[in-house]
Amino acid sequence: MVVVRQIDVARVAGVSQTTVSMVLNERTGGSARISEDTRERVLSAIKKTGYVANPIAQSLAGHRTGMFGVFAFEPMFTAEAGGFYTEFLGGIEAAGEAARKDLLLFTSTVLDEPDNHIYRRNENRLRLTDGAILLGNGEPKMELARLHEDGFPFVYIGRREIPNGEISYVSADYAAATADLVERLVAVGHERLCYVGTGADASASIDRRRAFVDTLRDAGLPVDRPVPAGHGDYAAVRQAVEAGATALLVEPPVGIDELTAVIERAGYRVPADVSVALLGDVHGHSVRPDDWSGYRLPRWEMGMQAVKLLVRLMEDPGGPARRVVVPCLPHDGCTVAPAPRPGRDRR
Amino acid sequence: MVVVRQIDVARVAGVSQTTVSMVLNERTGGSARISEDTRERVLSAIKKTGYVANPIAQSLAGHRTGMFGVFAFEPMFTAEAGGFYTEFLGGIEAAGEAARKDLLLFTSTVLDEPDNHIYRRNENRLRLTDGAILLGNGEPKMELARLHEDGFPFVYIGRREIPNGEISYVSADYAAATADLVERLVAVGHERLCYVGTGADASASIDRRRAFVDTLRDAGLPVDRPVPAGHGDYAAVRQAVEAGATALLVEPPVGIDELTAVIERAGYRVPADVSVALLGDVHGHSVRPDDWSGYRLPRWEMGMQAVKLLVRLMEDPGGPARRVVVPCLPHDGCTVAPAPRPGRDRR
DNA sequence: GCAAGGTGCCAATGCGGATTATTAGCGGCT
DNA sequence: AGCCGCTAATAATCCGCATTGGCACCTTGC
Repeated sequence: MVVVRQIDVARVAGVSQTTVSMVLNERTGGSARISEDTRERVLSAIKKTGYVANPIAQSLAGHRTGMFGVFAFEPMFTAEAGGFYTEFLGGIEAAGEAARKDLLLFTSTVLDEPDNHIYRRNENRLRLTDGAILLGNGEPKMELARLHEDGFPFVYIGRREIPNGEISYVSADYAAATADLVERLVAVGHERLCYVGTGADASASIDRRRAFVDTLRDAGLPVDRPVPAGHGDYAAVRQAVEAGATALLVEPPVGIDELTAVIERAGYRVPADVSVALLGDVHGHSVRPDDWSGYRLPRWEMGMQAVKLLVRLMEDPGGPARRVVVPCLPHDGCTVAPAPRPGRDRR
Repeated sequence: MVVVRQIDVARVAGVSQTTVSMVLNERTGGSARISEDTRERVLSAIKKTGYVANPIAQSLAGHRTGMFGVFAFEPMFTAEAGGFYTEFLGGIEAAGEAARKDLLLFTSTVLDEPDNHIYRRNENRLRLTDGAILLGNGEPKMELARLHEDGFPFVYIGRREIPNGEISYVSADYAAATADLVERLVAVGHERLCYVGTGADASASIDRRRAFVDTLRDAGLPVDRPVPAGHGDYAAVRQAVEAGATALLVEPPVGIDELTAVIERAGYRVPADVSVALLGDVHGHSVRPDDWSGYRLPRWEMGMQAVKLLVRLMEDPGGPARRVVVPCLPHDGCTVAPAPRPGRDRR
């Protein structure tokens, strides 16, 4: 691996290393004056020697690397993830390109230190970059808190909170999307809607449930309690349907396909008897991609916005946390239909 | 952004920066001796100050970055690419993780310098990494040649040749897969096979055509000339079918869906009258993913092997170019069937 | 009592480039 | 002649860390 340094160029051109650096950086202010004659000698020496800069040395001296980190707390390209992350990456890639930044993708699985993804063995792997986009589930809160304390600029894709501080994130507007979905179902005649969830207390779940309850209440309709489901157990869902629910709003990661199968096995048709809508994307499950109705995450847009946010964050270091909320995308598949006429036998 | 350096740790522990570095690196050989007492003082100072290493400085001093570059000569995460690259990345990610390397993903589109992807403005962007995996179409031969001259370790995913030298690559065994496919078609009764291609002189195309011709000849069957197709023009294909061809072997990037549509519009049924097989993957086209028969690229495996190759390359700098050939994956969809019985009206 | 051989630590140096402070040279002006 | 002002280029530093060579301070052994 042949390396040509500035000092080598300088020797060829008969000048000092400083002069070479100055020609390359075209500094105009200060006392950086290079005569046209010298500049040309240096440039020709660069061409002759085939000099290329060492980005590592530049970074050390210049305090910037020109890279964004992308850190997922789970592997991104596995078959299970099934392209879930690539849309985020598409937005990140596009915005990163506009910002002229390369993407440093960190591998996430940790072989020997299960709770240290970013910090391990006295290293902060992200420090190699000017700032980072974080995504994925299972993030250790401690690491986020430490990153924030260190003053490292980062943006999470997805809403995240930490104990002592505020972090920047891009989130999807689950509340608005859920409210909208409920309204659309009500508009086509549904009166008994049922919320099927995992009972998780993640902020996204809370938003969705609240929007569900509020919207139903505003419409003057009865609000049933959320029904738990998952892990192959859909008994409660079946009961709800038998009790008269005509529309199910299903929260990921509950699989809509399994749920549909259970309902149909119980003798109901989807969507003729029961409409099923999905509140967001699932990944890691085998879901027929476009068949279901509901709404999906604007993943590309979220990636895009995250980078834009990061750029703004870096322009104003020490500034406050910033948040961007992106609308979800309504999606019409074939699992939602108008409510069955009342009185008609649903079996 | 608060930074703690080794010198700060040293001051707290009452030792020199050298000692801190030595404690961290646990060098045993030479004159690197640290007493247990001192080591503990340093370690506690590290903990107290919250020191984390600066990877850039480590790289500059240590000559390694611990990163692999991944350079695609076209955007990887666009809707058009449609997940084509993610399988490669999956293999790369998995193997990179095993090698404890992070992935530096370079953005490829060049705004102002169309022919300089890797080298631009006196920089070699890849130099930030210890080695790189290259993939994608449209690579400028000059850059590959220069990279090779510079002695930078890299592996191409896909067979590539340069004028003055040999580069390392991982390629798919198109020849064997094509021969196998022809044999399978012959085994189910096909006697008039037709090769549909773009007429490109890429090495992969040459391999496929040769395997097609050789295998047919070995089977004692007539070898028709390859039929050109593409850009919406399938007249020649239609003629071939009307002249009696019962099986079409289609070379990407010709779209199998369009082709099938044209044949069916001409009154033939696929696969009852005409079998259609695809010789590899298409991307950037709207092809129903799993319906077609033929063979596909072992993309995950190729990514995996590329990283392994790169690791070996780096262990033996100055060694010869290395190549790995990976078998393709036969794929059974619904576009291939036994040959129609002769004499039967195919219309 | 003193050379030989360990031990434990540190000053100095280098990695390659950016930035600063400084010097050298030159002409004009008093 | 002496001073000023300006330009062109260089020497000296620094970025944070790893590594080399060497210096004190012990032990041993005779």
